[in-house]
Amino acid sequence: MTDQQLALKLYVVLSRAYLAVNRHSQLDIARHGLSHGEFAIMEVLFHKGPLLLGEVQRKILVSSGGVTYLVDRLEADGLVERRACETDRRARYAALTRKGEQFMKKIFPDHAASLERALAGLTSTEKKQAISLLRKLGTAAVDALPDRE
Amino acid sequence: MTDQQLALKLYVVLSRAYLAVNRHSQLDIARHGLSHGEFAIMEVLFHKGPLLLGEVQRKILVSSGGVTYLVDRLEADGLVERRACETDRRARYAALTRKGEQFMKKIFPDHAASLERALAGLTSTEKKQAISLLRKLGTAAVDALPDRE
DNA sequence: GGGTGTTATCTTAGTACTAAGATGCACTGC
DNA sequence: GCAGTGCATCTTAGTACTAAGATAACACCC
Repeated sequence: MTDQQLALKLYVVLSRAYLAVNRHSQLDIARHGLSHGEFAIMEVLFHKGPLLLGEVQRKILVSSGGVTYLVDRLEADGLVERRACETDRRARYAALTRKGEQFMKKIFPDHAASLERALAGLTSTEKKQAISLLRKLGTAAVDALPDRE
Repeated sequence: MTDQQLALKLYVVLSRAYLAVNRHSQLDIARHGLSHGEFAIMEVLFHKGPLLLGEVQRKILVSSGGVTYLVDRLEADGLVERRACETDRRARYAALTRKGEQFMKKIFPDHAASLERALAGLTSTEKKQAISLLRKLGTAAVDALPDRE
């Protein structure tokens, strides 16, 4: 089998695995009234603390307009707030509000459990192998991407 | 590290890898005027031959309304046609037209090369490992999914 | 310190879907 | 052969984005 055939096959199984797992995640998140993109922002802020909007964009791989849209919605829900950046007046931080923080503390354990079930097809050892392979793959693919806007 | 922590990490790297690779694919497909979903249908018909719409739905993990929408668009472009099913008058086949067949023959090699580049972060050996892990993961995740509509 | 290019975010218009339900057809047991 | 149940596809209305460009602020060279 040529490397190209392997690449095609890999893309197919990668897509299927992601779409299926993502759907589990989506169904779980929808119970709390958030879209997948909204939750991705909540999650990254929950784990990394306040982040510049551009940093958020790079983390969740969404368009710049998408970040604005998603943060607007989360701000309207009172879960996230924008804060000024001291050193660069163009830039803004996104940060969880108290409400957002407590919301995540409440729902995140359930969400993690739901993901664990979705990924239960692999043993812990296999998960470790998959993580290391996918990390390598993802990093290379992100680097090869043309810049956004 | 607990299995749950591994699951969360795996989900993150899976998402990033898929989103990045998928974006390569999307940029390539857009050059030919198709959306990602449209191309997914073309591809599955190109490789498997005529398929019932329901089979297409299961292959590409899209909603039933989505299949109708996508096949409508491809039919309008003259790339795909619907055919009656002899044994079940509710069911319809989707099949590539001559034009669709030739279109795929023309663009598929380029697309495959573009994917090979997007996935070049992994060696052939690593690709094989990743395929087998992701296949196992995907199958389990699809099976655990609630039925669509 | 003014011009030139770059970066960060936001706005606007459009697209690719999804969800829910409608419709029409097929099978089953009676 | 008819009622009831379940599929296979399509329709309608709505949503979550993306693409392209606008705006404002910064940075660097002269």
